[in-house]
Amino acid sequence: MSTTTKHLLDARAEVFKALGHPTRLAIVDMLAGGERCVCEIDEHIDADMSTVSRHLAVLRNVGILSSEKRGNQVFYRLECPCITSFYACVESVIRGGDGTVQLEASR
Amino acid sequence: MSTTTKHLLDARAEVFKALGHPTRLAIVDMLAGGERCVCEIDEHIDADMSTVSRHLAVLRNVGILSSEKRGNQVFYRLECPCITSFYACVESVIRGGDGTVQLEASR
DNA sequence: TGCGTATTTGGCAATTAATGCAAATAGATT
DNA sequence: AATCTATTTGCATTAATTGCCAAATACGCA
Repeated sequence: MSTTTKHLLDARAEVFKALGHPTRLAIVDMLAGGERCVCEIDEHIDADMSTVSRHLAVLRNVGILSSEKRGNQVFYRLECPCITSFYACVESVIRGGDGTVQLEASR
Repeated sequence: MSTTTKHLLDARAEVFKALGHPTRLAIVDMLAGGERCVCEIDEHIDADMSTVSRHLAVLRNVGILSSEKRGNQVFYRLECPCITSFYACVESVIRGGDGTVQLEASR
């Protein structure tokens, strides 16, 4: 595998990994409706504000969110609303089966 | 937040988390071209076969892959090709900036 | 049955992630 | 300047992930 390919896979994986936490997905959902300051986000999330702040940093570090300080508040904004359009695909994946298929003969 | 919402977020997060590893993304890419047995996948991936097997299990457990045993080989198949259509969005996220915006006054 | 190939699982060590508390920082207000 | 509010960071703890090796399992074939 080429170095370029490896870097691309690494970069993509970072984005998916950042999305791989329910709290961070809740944040993304919230911001899909427009920017919010940390305190507003914190109100809706059952975790210490420091924890919320770290989740926000994870999302910002990979580029999913951007932040802007205005006064003494920091507003976070969703940079790629396209993420929410992926939920339909994700949900098509969520189902009961264990993904194994049995051969006729062994049923 | 309702219990239903929480479960949905958890389920979605599981899918994203499963995609959050470069080796697993490489596997997904490979399988986008059609099903493969573990030994074929292993040939293209620089890791112990036991490691590859575990990555495959992660992807199968969340429903992204399915597997079928035929003879003494196990074939894995991508259950949701829609995943690869998400890359354009993911790549729009991959960029140099740190996601912060400075106010005019403080520049 | 016994052997060879393919795949998974157990055990373990090393690394990374998540979380809360307390302290630090930055800007607003008095 | 002193203080208040909003947010981030340091630290410690616990939990989860990753990866390899070795052993176990499952199947095909002689």
